[in-house]
Amino acid sequence: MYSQAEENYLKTIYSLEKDFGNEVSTNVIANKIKTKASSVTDMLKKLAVKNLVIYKKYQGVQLTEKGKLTALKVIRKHRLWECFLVQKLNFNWDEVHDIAEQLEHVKSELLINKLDAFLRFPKLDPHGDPIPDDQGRIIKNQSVSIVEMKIGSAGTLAGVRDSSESFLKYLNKKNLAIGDKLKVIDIEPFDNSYHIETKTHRLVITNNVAENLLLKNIK
Amino acid sequence: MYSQAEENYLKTIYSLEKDFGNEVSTNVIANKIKTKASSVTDMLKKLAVKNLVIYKKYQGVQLTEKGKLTALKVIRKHRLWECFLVQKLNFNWDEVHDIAEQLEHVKSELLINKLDAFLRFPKLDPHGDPIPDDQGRIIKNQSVSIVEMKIGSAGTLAGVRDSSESFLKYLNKKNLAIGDKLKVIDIEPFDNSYHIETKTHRLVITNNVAENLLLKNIK
DNA sequence: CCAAATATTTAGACATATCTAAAATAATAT
DNA sequence: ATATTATTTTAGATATGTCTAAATATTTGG
Repeated sequence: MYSQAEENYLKTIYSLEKDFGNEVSTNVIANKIKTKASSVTDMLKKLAVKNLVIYKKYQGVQLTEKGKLTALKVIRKHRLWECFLVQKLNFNWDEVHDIAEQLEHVKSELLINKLDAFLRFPKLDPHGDPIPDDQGRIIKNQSVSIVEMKIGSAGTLAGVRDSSESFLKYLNKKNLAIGDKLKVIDIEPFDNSYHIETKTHRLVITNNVAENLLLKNIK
Repeated sequence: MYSQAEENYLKTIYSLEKDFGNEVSTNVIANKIKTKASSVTDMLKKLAVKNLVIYKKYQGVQLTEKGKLTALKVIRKHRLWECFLVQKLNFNWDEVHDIAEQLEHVKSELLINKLDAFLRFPKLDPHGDPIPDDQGRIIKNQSVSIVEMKIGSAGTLAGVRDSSESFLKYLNKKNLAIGDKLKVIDIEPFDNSYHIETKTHRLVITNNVAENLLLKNIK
């Protein structure tokens, strides 16, 4: 149906729309997928012809319903394969991204639905992100970044905003994993660093790290 | 490392070398992968530059050791994924080929070795073909076509030569599956058709079908 | 052995997806 | 409000892998 390049653009635009609101700009896309703005312009024109995006010169793009559904199907595949890699093949959650980037482009609705069943219809991937169902319906993640929390409040680590390998490796090193209970002990006003506590240890994280840790069941 | 197109050519040349002996011709390759001879010529030149084949104008090609190893690695991936699809996702053996054609190009040695372990290191794929190990070593299949058998001899269905979806569907319809014990009851000299018997039924198969059924443990 | 048939290669074209460099547009800052 | 800067688009080039049509080489049959 669609090429890998097209699928990657749709996926990228989808996630950027969530971060930046609608109307995603050429340069932001180029940055995200490490390509040149001119390449992005070319692709946006093609996607517009196929009715996957609405593109107006110099004004960025927006996914159409068709484009959004296509993006969600790719995201569904990516996240289900990540579950498979971690749960069945014993990969660490920081090793699976690149492989899932390839597997997500394998074409077969039947395959992905059978995989879904084999994994017992998981709701979240290993990074805590929700898995769209076969109609593209997705449960909104009502988790909250640590930077939105007050001193003294606590919650359960439910996901990360940055799922780069380097960030996940950092979390491993600091002994932080999905499901851990975290409490905000103090916020240092000088540099906005956070003192947090888990069941087993205390640690200081930079504001940058705090932004990228998503918690739910806040109390 | 290599593109999907390159991997497909190597895989095709490997299997044609087994059928036709060495020196595979341009047209035979073109036929097999449903492309034009001119496209094949182009690709053979590229593969030769990369030291994957020995190519001499008008004289066909031969895989180098490097080419053979690369082909075997692709075949290993294809067959392991087929096992996964049939054993874990409950696909029928006649449905898995096209999906495995895609999965075989996913790049990650670690992935395929972990998949191998997850499947408990299978030796044969669902069509009875041997799975190369991670060094490209492959167990020769000592099975024999029905047309090489005498009246009265019996054996166990161990594989097929033609693993096209249509042939496998035919076998399903006739209630024939890998592992079934078969006995040759009679051979009709007029059209070389075979009367064969299984534990549960008798049937007549054309010579063409007989050629494509491979048996082992012949008695 | 040589003409006809067959097989293979070359030349030139096209589609996809990318790039660089230059041109056009939009944003901004004085 | 306009000059400067930043962003985006266009034009033209490149690489991969395919194709058609024409040219060349090989094989086959009389």
